[in-house]
Amino acid sequence: MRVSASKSPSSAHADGAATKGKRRLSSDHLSRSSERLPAKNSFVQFRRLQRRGPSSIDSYALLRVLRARTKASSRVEKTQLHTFAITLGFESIVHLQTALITMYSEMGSINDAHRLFDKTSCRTVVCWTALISAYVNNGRPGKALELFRHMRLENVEPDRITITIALSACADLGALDAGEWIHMYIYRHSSMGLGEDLILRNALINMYAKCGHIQAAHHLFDSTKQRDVTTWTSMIVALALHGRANEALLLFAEMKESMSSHSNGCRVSPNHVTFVGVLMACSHAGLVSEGQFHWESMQRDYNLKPQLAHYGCMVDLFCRAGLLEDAYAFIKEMPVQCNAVIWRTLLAACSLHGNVSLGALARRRLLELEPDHAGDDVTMSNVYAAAGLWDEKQDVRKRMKRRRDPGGSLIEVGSRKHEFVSADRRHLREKGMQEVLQSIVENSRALVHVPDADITVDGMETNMDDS
DNA sequence: GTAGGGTTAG
Repeated sequence: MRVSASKSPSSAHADGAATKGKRRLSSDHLSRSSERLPAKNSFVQFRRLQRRGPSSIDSYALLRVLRARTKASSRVEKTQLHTFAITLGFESIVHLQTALITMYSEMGSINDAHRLFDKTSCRTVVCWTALISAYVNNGRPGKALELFRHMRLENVEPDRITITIALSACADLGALDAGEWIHMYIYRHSSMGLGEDLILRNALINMYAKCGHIQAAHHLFDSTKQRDVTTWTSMIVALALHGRANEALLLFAEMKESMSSHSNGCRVSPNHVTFVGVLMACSHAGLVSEGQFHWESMQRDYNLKPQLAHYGCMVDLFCRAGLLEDAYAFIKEMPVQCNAVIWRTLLAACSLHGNVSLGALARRRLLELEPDHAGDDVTMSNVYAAAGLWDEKQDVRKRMKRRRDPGGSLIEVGSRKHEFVSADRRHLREKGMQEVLQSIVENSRALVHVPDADITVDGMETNMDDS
């Protein structure tokens, strides 16, 4: 979630005081003030110190600017801070190194973060944790877990923060085995303090929930006496994601109940993320009016301004219920720019319900936003197929062939990665996998009505592992 | 005397 900076009167005041005051700007002044000042001011002050010469800045002051700047500044300014740390001879200070790793991570420059780590003089658990966290936050949880193992091989013991991040990586990967191993690790190291550390506890609940072990998640959730908004939200989102919409909504009701009863002395209020879970539950269960109720309620009762994710949930709510015109009307009313994910939701629904005119409209918007997304051609061809427009479908398929952009997917089984590319039959266990796929499709057909008779498993072939 | 790394999201 991004929080935009706001101009507050206090910042103007603080800046004014610094300008008018005759006293010398010391690094001490900067250290104290930068904590409560918006990032921009601390950087302005930092520039003044810079002009006074390097001697007026110590590593504490630089670190504070660095931390303030990580939240809001340009790439150039951030990189300048690194250069400045080198110029001042602070390069080997481990606290600065760690903060710089985090800074590069937040810029999305994971390679720079790793390079810096490789150069660090002192590989403390904090330094390792910063790097592991960098990989998780940049969407590479597998690499994060690999580094977690590497760290232990170097005899650096993880602490509760490392463990929290490793659990988050397991959750992203759906790596239940690794997650359970970490749970045992916490159990064996009672000093880890699962009882007192709610963030760690939440990470554990979330790991079990995301890995599909809802029972274990629920058990931990039940035994958590002091729950915060993340505890509740993790559980609600997990239930919604696993198709247990009614349980998710019951839990949300229970959350609101516990808010009003003051029973445990700590009042928690749902936040943006909680409502993503609630709206997701409604759309998955086809509960349109209940979804609309919560949509209104989040704004009216909780003063939460809907974000793009919430708009996406609402469009999905109408789409899954087959209310395509309502979905389109909702999109047109949106005060924020609709993104490709939302148009894609509508396009997929058009394919399911054979609505060619809306489908073509969504496809046009997608071509403007993400012209290279090959999957949209597949969906569009399915829109035509669902409406029985076979010539149009063929045209789209031919266009796709010309682009020669085969789809691929990747799965990790044990420690081996298997990559599947369309029309590639080189995998050693090709035959067995085809049989399993075929039986899944047949079982699905027996259970539900499949509106698009064109869906087959050909093109699901495979190959190769890179391990 | 002070400093670095943490959970939830179509």
